[in-house]
Amino acid sequence: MARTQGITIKDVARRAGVSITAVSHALNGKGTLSAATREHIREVADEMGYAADALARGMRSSTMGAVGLVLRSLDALGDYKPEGVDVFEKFVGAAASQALARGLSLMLVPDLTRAPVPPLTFSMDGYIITNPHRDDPVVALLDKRGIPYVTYGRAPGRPDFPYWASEDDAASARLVLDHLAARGARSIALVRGTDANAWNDEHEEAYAAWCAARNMPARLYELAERAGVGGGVDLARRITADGLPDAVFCLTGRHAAGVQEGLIAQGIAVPDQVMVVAGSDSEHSRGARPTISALELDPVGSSGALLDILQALIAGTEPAAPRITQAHLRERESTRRRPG
Amino acid sequence: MARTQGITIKDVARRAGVSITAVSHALNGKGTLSAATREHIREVADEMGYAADALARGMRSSTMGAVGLVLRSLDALGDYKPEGVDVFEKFVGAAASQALARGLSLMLVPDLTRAPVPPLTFSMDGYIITNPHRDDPVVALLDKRGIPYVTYGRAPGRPDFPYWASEDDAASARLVLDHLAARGARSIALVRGTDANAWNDEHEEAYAAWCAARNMPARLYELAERAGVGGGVDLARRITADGLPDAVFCLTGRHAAGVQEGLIAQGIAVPDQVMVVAGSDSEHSRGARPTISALELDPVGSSGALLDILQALIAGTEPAAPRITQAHLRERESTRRRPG
DNA sequence: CTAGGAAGGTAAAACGTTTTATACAATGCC
DNA sequence: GGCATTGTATAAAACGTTTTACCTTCCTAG
Repeated sequence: MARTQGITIKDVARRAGVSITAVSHALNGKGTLSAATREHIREVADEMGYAADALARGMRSSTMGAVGLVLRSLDALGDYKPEGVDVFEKFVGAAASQALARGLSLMLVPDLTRAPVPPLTFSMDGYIITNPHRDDPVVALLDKRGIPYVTYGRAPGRPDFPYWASEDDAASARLVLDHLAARGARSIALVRGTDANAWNDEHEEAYAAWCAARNMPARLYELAERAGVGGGVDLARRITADGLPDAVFCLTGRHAAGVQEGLIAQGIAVPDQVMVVAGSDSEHSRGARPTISALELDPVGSSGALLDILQALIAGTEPAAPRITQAHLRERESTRRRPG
Repeated sequence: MARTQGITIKDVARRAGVSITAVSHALNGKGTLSAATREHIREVADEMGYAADALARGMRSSTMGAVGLVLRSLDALGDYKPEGVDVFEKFVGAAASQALARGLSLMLVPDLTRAPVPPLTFSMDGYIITNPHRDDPVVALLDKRGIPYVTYGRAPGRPDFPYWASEDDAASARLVLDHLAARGARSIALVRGTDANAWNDEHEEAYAAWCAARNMPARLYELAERAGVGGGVDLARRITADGLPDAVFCLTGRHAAGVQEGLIAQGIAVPDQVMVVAGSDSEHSRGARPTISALELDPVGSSGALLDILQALIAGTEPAAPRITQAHLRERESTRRRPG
């Protein structure tokens, strides 16, 4: 298809009776044109409905006005299936609207390092990478190409890299733990995922510190992200075998739903005997019975912050980074203990 | 930022000791080069990790390898907030993975006609528009620009436009109605949205025909999409005031959740007195108690079909279109009648 | 009256490709 | 031996911008 039946800068120049340089300068506020000429050109351009071609503009080593989004955690899940991982679904929506508000396009790019790379991949102005792994090849690739990027969640193993934004994971963990402690929990188990990302690591660290400060034994379990609800059900058996804790804090919603289901199947009452909390809200925590208390992240705030940083990076100015947002605890039935 | 510290065709040409034309021809299988030269150039290019710049390639009136996705129904909701509208969340994910499988990038473009249009907007090879309205300005704009597009759901008021794919809405409606009739429903109310899109219109039409064929009175209600759960709760009062039907079929999940909530608040038993079905599955239908039976669409199949059609259109060949996929009914508690 | 700016404008190069037209051998034919 | 044909390769134009460097005028200060 002829991409180019559109109005070009040449058409505008001819119609306005000036050079194409004049048109470019008038429209971009550069050069030294008289106010009158400038105004005249603007009028003609408007009238003709002229809009500079992004490709041609991009070629001239300017920017594209588009950023890519890589959902790293989903890549880890194998198939690119966002279903049920609703943090990311929400994040995509939030990022798209935040990008639009800044006049940017958002391109979804599943895995930069996998075989058939979509053509525009390396022409993006920059990238947002959610939850990068330790030694993430996508990050390495962008570094090598010199393409600016920001990460949602700290890049593990790179304490020097400041261009990230995230909810305050340590604060989130304390929020949950304090909530449980206030409801009488003396022994709290943590179920983390196996991905080596900041999300898992920072929650674990904060949990360990919190337990240590209270002289409470730390009970840590690891469960692969892809094990899903079923993995949680199985894990519940191991947890009870180790001795019933007062509460279980699962970092992912599917694990929480599974663990709770497993506990209940063993005849254990939630929340009366054991309380359950999910570290990220999802349909699993909302749909379970009893409904599961969960941390609600701030995708709008976080994606907005990421785009701010990325825009500064692209513009070559030094951004204020990192930026921290706050998660909120949504209390549901799984931690609503009967009085007495 | 210099977009272009990458390897250019010139570098490859110099290294291989040939002209840039030769490189271009070798890599694109054009021209009349000897097999040996061709092979040699390919090797050098591979070794250097050369990949043609999509922008420069796009300029030469070739294609971009990228398509845009406009979620029309979300635009209609006012804010661009996909939360809770999980058909679209799933559709975005499915479309992204299907696009990748075809070597295409997917760009999210909120509303083409609203003020600050992202730069790349008009450089896309084509567009997918979900649920276009009657006289949709986005469609008009693409027509005017001569940009190919396909629609998820028929474009209302344009029976001649074949480039769409969708679940078979009429069949879906019959699936639900037959299901309800088999469980003893003699009177079924339909709650549709107010958007003038094919989704609403075709379900209504199939409903009317189905009722007429069975000599059953049609009871039609309209409720604005944006009224959400609350609107459903209110509507429940009107429905009962008109005389209790045996079942209510709501085209959106939020309406279904609201209507059910409103019925139960009036002391009406679901499913024993009234059954409830949602036309599209969402967290609202899954999370409600009782859980609500719902149609589960086929985002993977539909987005794949749409991309097939769009690719043909872009390539200039005549696609097989329209293409119809099938929804499935997921039975839940809201239609599980106690025996007897 | 002239040197030196400033003010207002433009021609042309550059960006990295693809494509069209052309050049140069070597071969085959009469 | 001249002439068309074939096989291989390249130069240059084109795509639509932005940017750099330059060119006129016109004014002002000395």
